[in-house]
Amino acid sequence: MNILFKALNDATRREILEMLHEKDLTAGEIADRFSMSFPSISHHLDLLKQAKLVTAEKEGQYVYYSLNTTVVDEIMKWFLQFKIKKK
Amino acid sequence: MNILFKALNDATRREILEMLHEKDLTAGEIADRFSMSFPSISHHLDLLKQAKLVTAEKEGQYVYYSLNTTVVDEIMKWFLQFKIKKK
DNA sequence: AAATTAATTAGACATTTGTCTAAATATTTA
DNA sequence: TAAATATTTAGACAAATGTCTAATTAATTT
Repeated sequence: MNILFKALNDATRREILEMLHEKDLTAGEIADRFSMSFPSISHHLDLLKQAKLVTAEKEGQYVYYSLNTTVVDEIMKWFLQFKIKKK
Repeated sequence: MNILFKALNDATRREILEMLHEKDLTAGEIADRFSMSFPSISHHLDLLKQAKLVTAEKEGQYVYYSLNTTVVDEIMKWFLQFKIKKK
């Protein structure tokens, strides 16, 4: 849970998730959409990968990133606990 | 959104939310359940308050903290976007 | 095989964060 | 009103975080 919330605690990383919801993208395509260095984006992608919010697949010299909604389910379950009525 | 994810990015603060889901508690009652100084807990409560995840109400010399589930709804809505199918 | 392109790794550095102790504020009790 | 109790504020400090440039690795093209 810790690494998940950590990964989500950054506007750039949340934007990346929203972009990947539209379609899969290479590291370069993602980086092009930000005014930030490639290595910085690479680092953000690494954190998202650690949290399993995204998966990476190498195709030739490119690396394609995809959203992993399984983890989104898990985190929503955590939030749902608070909607359960207590006496 | 920023301050919300920031507030959630700490195990102590998430535990406080879970405690407040059980019942409302004073700052002191919350602090007693952690092996951490009062001022540190007070600081965590402040962050949760800034994110509107909790509300505080003074009663005499005590301050009662309560969970605010309205914000939980909001954040769940953010996560739900990822469950909407894209072509 | 050398040059180009895509991406990551390494290391530096300023900023933010979580914790602490000490001090301050506010309320209640003796 | 002085002492006790509950909580917050202030300030210090180490650790974590986000960013950068330079260097490295891997794959493709000329």
